[in-house]
Amino acid sequence: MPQTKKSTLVLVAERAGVSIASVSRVMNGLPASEQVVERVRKAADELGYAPNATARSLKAGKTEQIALAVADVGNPVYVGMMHEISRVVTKAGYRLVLSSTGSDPQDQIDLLTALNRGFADGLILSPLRVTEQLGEKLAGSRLPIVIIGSVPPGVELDNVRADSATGMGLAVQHLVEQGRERIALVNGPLDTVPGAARLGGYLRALEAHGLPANPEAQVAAKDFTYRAGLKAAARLLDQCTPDAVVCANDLLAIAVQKVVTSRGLRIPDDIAIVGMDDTELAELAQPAITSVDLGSVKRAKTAARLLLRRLDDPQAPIEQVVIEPSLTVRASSVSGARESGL
Amino acid sequence: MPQTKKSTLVLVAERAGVSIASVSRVMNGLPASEQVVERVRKAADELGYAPNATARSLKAGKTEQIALAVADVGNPVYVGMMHEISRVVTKAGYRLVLSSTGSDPQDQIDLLTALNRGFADGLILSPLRVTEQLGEKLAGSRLPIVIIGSVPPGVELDNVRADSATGMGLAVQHLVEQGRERIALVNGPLDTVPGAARLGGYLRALEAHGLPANPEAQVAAKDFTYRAGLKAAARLLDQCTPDAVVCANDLLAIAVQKVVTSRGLRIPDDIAIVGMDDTELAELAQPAITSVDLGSVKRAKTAARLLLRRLDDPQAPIEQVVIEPSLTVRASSVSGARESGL
DNA sequence: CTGTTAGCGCCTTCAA
DNA sequence: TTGAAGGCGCTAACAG
Repeated sequence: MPQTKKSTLVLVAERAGVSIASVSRVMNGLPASEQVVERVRKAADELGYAPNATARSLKAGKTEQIALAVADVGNPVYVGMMHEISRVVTKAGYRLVLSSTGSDPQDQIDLLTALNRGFADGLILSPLRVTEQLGEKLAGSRLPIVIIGSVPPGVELDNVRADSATGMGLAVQHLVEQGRERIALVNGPLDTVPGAARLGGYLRALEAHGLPANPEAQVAAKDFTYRAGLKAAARLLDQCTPDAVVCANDLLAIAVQKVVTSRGLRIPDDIAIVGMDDTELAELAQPAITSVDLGSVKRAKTAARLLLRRLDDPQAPIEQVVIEPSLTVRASSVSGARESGL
Repeated sequence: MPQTKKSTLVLVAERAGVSIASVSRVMNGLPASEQVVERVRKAADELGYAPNATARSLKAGKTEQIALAVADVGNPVYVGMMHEISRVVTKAGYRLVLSSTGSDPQDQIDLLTALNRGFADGLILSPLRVTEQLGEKLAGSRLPIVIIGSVPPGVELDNVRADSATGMGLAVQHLVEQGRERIALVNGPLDTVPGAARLGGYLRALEAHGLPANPEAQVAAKDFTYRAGLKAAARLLDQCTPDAVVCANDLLAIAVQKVVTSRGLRIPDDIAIVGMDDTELAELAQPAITSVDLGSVKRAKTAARLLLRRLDDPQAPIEQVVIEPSLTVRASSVSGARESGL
C-alpha cells in the first residue's frame, strides 16, 4: 500500500533522483526518456503521489469547478436539474460546487462576492426573486454567469428560461377542451418571478377563451411547497367551487389533490387538476396528474452548455434561450381516462 | 461600480501606495494605522478587490471544501440528506462539492484518487455496494472520510449507519399487530448493503413472530427506483396473494401502491403497505404510507459533524454511530384509519 | 532530453 | 507599524 503521508513533487524527485521538472513532465505525459519515466513512476507509486489540485489551479488560473445555486432545494424539479447539470459539467471535467442560497436575496449577493474570489470558474444561478441590487452585482461579476430564469432588466447575461405563461395557456386550453368552465389557480408567491409569470399566463389564457377571471378562484400559496399548498387549497375550496384547478407546480398540485379528495370530491369528475414541471411526482400521484412540462431537464442541460461554451470562449455572443413548454396529459384531467389506462 | 478586471494584492498595494503586506493585513483585520487602513480600503473598493481563494488555499493547506458522494441521486431520501449536510458544513464555513458517483464502484475509486489530490479537505461517502478494492482505497486515503452506511470489514473510519434490520422488525411487528399474516417483501438489489440488511431483518422478524418465510413472497427490484418497483410489484402479485407488503424504501412502496390499486385491490383493507425512509413521498401518497423512519436527516447531520470534528482534531478517536429507527404510522397500514384522519 | 528558475496570489516570519 | 522576502506545489519558458 502507498505511503499515507502527504507527498510533493520535490519528494518524488528526490526519491527518483531527478529534477522536479522531470517529475512534472512524466506526470503530465510529456516526452521523457524511458529511464526517467520508469524511475519517476516507481517513486511516485511508492509515495502514493498525487499532484496537488490547489497548486495546479493557482498556476493555471482556473479551478475546474462550477458553482450551482438554486433557491428552492427540496422541490423535485430542481433535483432533476441539478442531476443533469452535474452530468454535463462532470463530463467536461469540472466539479460541481453546490452553493446553498435560501430565499434570502442577501445569500445570493454573498455568493457573488465569494465567486469573485475565484473559488469556481463560473456560476449557474436560478434566482426566485430578482432585486435591483442583485442585478448590479450580477452585472459587475468578473466570472461567467448563466441564469436559469429571467435576467434582471438591463443585465446582459446568458440565460435559459421556461415560457411558463405559455405553459399556463396550454393547461387552460386543455381544460377548456375538456369542458371545464370554472378554472381556478393555485399559485406560488406573487413576488417571485415564476409566480408573477404564471398569474399573467393564467389571466391571459382565461381571456383568450372568453372565461371570466374570478378573484376568488385565485389563491397564492406562501411558497412553492406541499405544505403551503395544503393551506392554499383549503382556502380556495372554502371560497369557491371550481371544476378545475391549475397549479404553479406539481407539489402544489399534489396538495390540491389531497385536499380535494379529503373533501369527498372526485378527480377528475368533480374537479380536474393540472400541475406544472412534469416531475416524477406527477406520475407517482394517484391518480396520475396532468402536468405542463416546462423542460426543466432541457433548461438544465442548456444552461450547463452555455456556461461551458463561455468558459471556452469568453467573447462568444450572449445567448438567451427560451424553452417551449408542452403538456403531458394524465388521468387527473380527463374523465374516463383512468379506465382507458392513462 | 467596481472595476471589472481581475485584481490582486499587488495592484491594490500600488494604488494605495503601500506594500502588499499591509494590504494583506488590512484585509484580514490585523492591526494597522488609521491612514493605511483608509487608503487600502479605498483602493480595494475601487478595484473591486477580493482575495483569491485558490492562492489562500495553497498557502493555508486547506480548501474549505467538503466533498459529498452518494450513489443514488434521485432517491428523495438522499436529497434530504444532502440538504442537511449542506446546511451543517456551510454554517461551519465549508463549501460542498457534489461528487456524482453512479452505481459503478470504479467511480468511487476514481473519486478517492481525486480526493488525494486535495480538491477537498474531507469526504462524506455513502456507498451502495462495498467491494474489497474500495475498502483498500478507503483505508489508504490521506484525507478524513466519513462513511454513511456500513464500513468494509477491517477499515477503521468514522461512520454513521441506520439499523434497517431493526427497522424491518418494526414494520413487520406493526403489521402483525394489525392482524396481517402473509407479509411480503419488495426489496432492492440483494447485492447492495441496504438490500442485504433489509432481507436479513425481514427474515428474522418473520421468524420471531412465528410466521413462515414464503420465497414467493419475496421479490427484489432491479434498483431502488419507482420504475423498478412497478415491475417487482407486478411480479409479486402474480406469484402470491399477500395481505401486507413491506418495501425497502418509499419509492418502491409507492410503486406497490400503484400496482395494487390498479388491480382493484384496496389499501389497507386488502393489502397493507409499509415503506422505508419516511420521506415526504410517504406523506404525499394517497393514502399516506406508513413508513419506517431510518433517521436519514439525523444520519446526515451526524456524518457532517463527525467530519467537521475530525477536521478539527485529526487525532480524535474513531466513532461509529448507529441511528435507531422508528415507525411513522399512516393510513396505508391501518384499517379504518382514513376515516379517523390519519 | 533534462535541469534551473520564475512566477501564479497569498500569508507570515523577520528586520527595520 | 511597516516592508522585504520566502515559500505553499506546480507548470512552463529557457538554457544546457
